[in-house]
Amino acid sequence: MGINERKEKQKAELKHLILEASVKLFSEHGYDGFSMRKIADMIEYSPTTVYLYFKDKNEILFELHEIGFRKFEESNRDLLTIKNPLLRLHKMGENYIKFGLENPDYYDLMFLLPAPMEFIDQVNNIEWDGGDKALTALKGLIQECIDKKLIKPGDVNAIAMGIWGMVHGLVSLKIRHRCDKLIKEEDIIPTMYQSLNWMINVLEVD
Amino acid sequence: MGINERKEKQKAELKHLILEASVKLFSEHGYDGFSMRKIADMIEYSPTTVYLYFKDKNEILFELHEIGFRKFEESNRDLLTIKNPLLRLHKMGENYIKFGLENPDYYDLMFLLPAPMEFIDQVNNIEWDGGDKALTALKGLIQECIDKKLIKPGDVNAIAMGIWGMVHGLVSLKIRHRCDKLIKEEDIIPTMYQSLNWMINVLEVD
DNA sequence: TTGATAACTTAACACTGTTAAGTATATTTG
DNA sequence: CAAATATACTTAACAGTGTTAAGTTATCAA
Repeated sequence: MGINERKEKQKAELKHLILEASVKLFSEHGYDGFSMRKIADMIEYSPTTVYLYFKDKNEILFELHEIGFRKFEESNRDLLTIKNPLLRLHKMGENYIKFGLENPDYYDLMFLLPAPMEFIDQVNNIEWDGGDKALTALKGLIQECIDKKLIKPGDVNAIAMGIWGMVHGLVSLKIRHRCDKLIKEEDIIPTMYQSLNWMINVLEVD
Repeated sequence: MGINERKEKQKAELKHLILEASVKLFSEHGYDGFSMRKIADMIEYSPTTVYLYFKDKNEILFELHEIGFRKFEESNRDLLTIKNPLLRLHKMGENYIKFGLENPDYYDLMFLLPAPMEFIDQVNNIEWDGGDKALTALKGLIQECIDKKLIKPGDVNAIAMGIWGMVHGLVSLKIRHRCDKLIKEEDIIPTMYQSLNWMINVLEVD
């Protein structure tokens, strides 16, 4: 059915258009400047049309959060060149912090804002793919470090959550301006990397 | 001036009433269920009256965030009984996590939501007292641990941010539902404490 | 040509934070 | 004591938000 196919294509095109506008709007104005009506304005359709392609605002934010995870994975491609798993773990931490600092709005969506998780919660049989992949990679790497006796042994899950928790904590304290009044502006980012550095050092076997 | 005094008192009373209603509203319905109009409804005044006592919504949220910090300090009183600084550090971490899990809405305000920091930003000559006290206490404790050769030496600021980052990261990943799809529900909280445990162990001198 | 379907819009609901302008009461001043 | 002023509060409105029920228009099949 050539006609139906073309129709499907057209529907997909508008959906794509909405998403493109959403990315632009979100990238330029962040979560606060993001609204259904503004998306509609950008693509020159009425606000209600957007609801024919997406269930609600959370679904769009969920899609954007997935784009964020794709960006994040790309930013981690340089890890493949590092043979030593401990060095790779260190670099992974640095990449995580760097990604958060360079893409605070996407980071917000991926790890801080309720919206994407609310969407996952409302739709059945849907997993948190982005987070799952990232944590699985981290756990694998930690296991490798333990196997090669580069770090002190321990429960992989606890270690993984501890390391993730730390870098996430640092990035979100920075993003949410909880360091501004406590650390000299120019020292904030260096201190974050120093903290990571310290952590990698203490968990190393002597 | 007896009359002026009575007036001052009355003004202060209504301000107190607004704050009381705010605490109740926020405690029962969290940030999302919190609005200026609802506060006004509760105290049976018009919404605009609230603005005669507080600059804006952020100011009220700032006050609530300070109440949160007072609760937090109270929850840390049991630390005084612990002589060994390393054990005290461990307990401090546990208290932090426990506080976050038991008071997710106040935690939100204290460390996750932009509102209180936006208020601080707009008002000049105001510091982030709650955060400052907490971090100072943490740094002092770490210094004590280093002095007594209980943990490996290193930059106190980096270590403090690292530890704070970790517990904050864990709590906020939990609060913002980033663990739900990655860890079995009943394992989430135990894993958090295990992570802390692991961290304290690795930083100990052998 | 009629009837159905799909795509889209209008108008509205129920909210939000915030402000300009108005009112009524109490206090101070001439 | 009467007029002016200051205080405390309210009404009404602005400009926005997400979302939905109902209506319109155009396209396609019978």
